[in-house]
Amino acid sequence: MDATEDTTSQALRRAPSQKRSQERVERMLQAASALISEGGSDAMRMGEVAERAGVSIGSLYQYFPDKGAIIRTLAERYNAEGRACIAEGLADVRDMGGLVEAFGGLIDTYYGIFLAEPVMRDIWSGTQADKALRDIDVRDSRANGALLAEAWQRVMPGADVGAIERKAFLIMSLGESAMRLAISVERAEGDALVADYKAMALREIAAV
Amino acid sequence: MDATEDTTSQALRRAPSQKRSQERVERMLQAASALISEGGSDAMRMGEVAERAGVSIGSLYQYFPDKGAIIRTLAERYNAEGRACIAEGLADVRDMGGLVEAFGGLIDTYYGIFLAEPVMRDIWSGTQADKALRDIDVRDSRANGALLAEAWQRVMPGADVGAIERKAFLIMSLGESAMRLAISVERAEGDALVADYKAMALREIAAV
DNA sequence: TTGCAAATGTGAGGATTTCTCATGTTTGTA
DNA sequence: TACAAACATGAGAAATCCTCACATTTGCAA
Repeated sequence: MDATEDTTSQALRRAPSQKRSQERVERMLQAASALISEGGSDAMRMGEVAERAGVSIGSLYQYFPDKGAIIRTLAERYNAEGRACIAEGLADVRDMGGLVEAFGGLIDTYYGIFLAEPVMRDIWSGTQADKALRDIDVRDSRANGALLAEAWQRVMPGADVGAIERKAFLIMSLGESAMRLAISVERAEGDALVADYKAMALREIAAV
Repeated sequence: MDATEDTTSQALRRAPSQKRSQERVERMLQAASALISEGGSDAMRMGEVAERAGVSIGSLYQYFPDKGAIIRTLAERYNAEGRACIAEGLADVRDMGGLVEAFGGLIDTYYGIFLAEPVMRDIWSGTQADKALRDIDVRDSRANGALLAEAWQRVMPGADVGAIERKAFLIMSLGESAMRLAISVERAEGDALVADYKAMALREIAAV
């Protein structure tokens, strides 16, 4: 079962096998990323992506079936990075105090990334528009939730597994929503909202 | 009946003054609503809206500056309805028990609407894509949050006003997110997620 | 009633953007 | 060196939003 390669094979129309084309695809993604950070994914034009990457529009469509596929590929990259970060942050958690500290720290880290990374911001924001992106988003929350649930169970071995998994999923998904909200209001209020969310999430974790 | 004209006048390029044109604008909105419930706002074509409403494409643009304006107008309508529902539900709250019961009931009501109303579903889903729609969404959460904060203060007079207002805002905004998440997974899981959100929100309310 | 200005209505076509495909070029390898 | 497979190209087809110059209808003052 090549379940892990599923997302990739769906996103790319053709896998670049030669070194030259691998580099070109990389340039396409970087160009797209730059354009998104400048004006958002809506303002990203396929022709401009091709031009910046130094390839023809035809080459772009050789690898990406449509515009959404580029954005989805970028989204999955960022998701993978974030997930690795979460996995690392929760790896050494041994007791409830450790979990609360580690998870609280992860929220701050994520918020920092949201504030700093215009591409991630934009992709998260556009995440609701496209059905496929929405699915990626939900799957990401689920995967991150599984990581949280694992640590959670470790520190509370007696708790109901199903309930913990579901709550972890909800907490992760609402975390993203809280960040989205935070970055769309004034900075000071956004900070306070994230702090409120953090308190709420940690209380929920401790309450099981 | 004139209170709605406020939001309308911002979205409309020209206010229909004659009875005939008022009815035509109404038909345009109904046609748009029907098309959105069939295939989502993305699949809604301006030409099709005009055709269904029995008007020309030119008439459509006579009143709505762009496609987004139609969606925004519909969004504000639904928001106004929802807000009225929340205001009514929280009006008679006298103590914490009453608040918990009333707010819990409102969550269920909202969830029912989300499940039943494809148009509302779609508009909330698309809510992140368009900057203007996103602003409407945030303002709506803020207004709903103000209603919750008012009732909240009524039952806990001693609490910090600023903190309560901010938390109410967060709870309302995360409520919408929880609903969005719930309707994009299997029904049984969605129900459980909404129940979890409800418990989380009510615990937060009681914890101040 | 009549005349006229303001309001309303129209749809062909301009502008933009995504995406295709027939054709040409490069690469790995036998 | 020959050849198939992989890769690259860009003009233009297709889809869609929106405009605008012109036609029609309405309300009302004379």
